[in-house]
Amino acid sequence: MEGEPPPLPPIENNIPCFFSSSLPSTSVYPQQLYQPIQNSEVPLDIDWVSLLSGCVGNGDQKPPSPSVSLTSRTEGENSIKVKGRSIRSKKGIPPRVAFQTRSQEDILDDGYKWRKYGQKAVKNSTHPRSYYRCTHHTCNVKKQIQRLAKDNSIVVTTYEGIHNHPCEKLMETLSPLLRQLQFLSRF
DNA sequence: CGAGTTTGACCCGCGC
DNA sequence: GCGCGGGTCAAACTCG
Repeated sequence: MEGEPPPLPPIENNIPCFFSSSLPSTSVYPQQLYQPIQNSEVPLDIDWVSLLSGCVGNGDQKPPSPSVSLTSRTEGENSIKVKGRSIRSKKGIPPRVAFQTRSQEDILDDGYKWRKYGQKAVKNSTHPRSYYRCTHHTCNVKKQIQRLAKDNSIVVTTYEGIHNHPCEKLMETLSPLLRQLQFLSRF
């Protein structure tokens, strides 16, 4: 397996950061995240749709709250199914995005519905790692949630894969707004 | 009763 | 080849 995980950059509230030089070629990352951010605000024009769903027009995606740092990485591996089990493959590297979030809550509401399918104790960490799968029947996106051993207040959420469906919760929230916009655009 | 969670067992890749 | 660690499965359990 992996050896020592790559060192995570220091986290400051509301300052997105980025690590790893080996990005998966299939991933979409907001350009802003590559650039040093001077002020203490999360850029408002982060393309959360591309980042989390990879689908244009799937609805927007709000950043996990209350404060979030955004990191990305790839482990150069993918999971494929053989005899009902997942095994590693070097081909077809899926997008893998890791968020570091300073939060007391382990579960960040990203608008999608997740089902927990496993939990494992992780070496050198007092906190277990939780494994979640998107509950949408056609969607194969997974995420892992783990607290940093060095800083219990930081939750690392790793998304693997691309949602192939809209974010229901967000569409629910946005639809009244869209209706209002359509109404106003008539004048 | 269905959906979601818990948890021990199992499988696989990797390093030694 | 063996042991370790990570990831997943699936039965049992909980909750609304």
